[in-house]
Amino acid sequence: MASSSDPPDPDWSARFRAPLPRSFYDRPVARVALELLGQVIVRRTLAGWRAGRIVETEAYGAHDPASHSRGGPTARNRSMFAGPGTLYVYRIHQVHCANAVTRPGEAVLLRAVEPLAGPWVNPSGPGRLCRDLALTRAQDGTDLVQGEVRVVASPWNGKRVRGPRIGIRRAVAVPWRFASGDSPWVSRPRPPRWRGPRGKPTYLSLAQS
DNA sequence: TCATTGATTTGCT
DNA sequence: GCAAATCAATGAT
Repeated sequence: MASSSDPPDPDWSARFRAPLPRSFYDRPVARVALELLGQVIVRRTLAGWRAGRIVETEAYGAHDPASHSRGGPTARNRSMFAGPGTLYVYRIHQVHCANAVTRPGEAVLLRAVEPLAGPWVNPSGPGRLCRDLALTRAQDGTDLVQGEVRVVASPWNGKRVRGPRIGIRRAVAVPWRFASGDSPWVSRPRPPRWRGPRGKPTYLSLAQS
């Protein structure tokens, strides 16, 4: 039943009420990162709805040297241990970045979406995505299944590519960046075909999953 | 309390 | 391609 505060768009309202189940997130983080490609993130605000298709993600593991969770729970990363389907938002430099938490200490960074509905400026890049979705630390710890930001299923037959993650200093060889093979909204040049490790193995045994 | 760091973005060369 | 902006979280002192 609709209340007077519900935004008028019946389509996004209906989708918003049928989010991906929590079990979707309770799987190995790289698989969730891969399968989030093509799904739709829906944001409800007092002003209305925004929806966009996820076209670029990165996976961060529990014992991943590049992950914020590498040293265990802290004031900043506690959402990474709050259970599958939690939204983890942190601030770096002058921007915010949003993640979908999977298993304890693991999360998927949302790097880019393709606008579908509502007002957008340019959500190509993790900081720009959070700006356009109005995500800050106020949304950190909210629930992607029942909260104000949700991910809903959407049919998508795009091609998927993978490559090394961007902007990190540790575990640079791990090929856990996933992107649409043809979306113009991918934030950086598409990963070339993965050529395998160049230097000494670091996190690779886990990264092969 | 102090110094360092960084899952970015932007602008300039 | 490279460096600056700019600040909160973190770790060392």
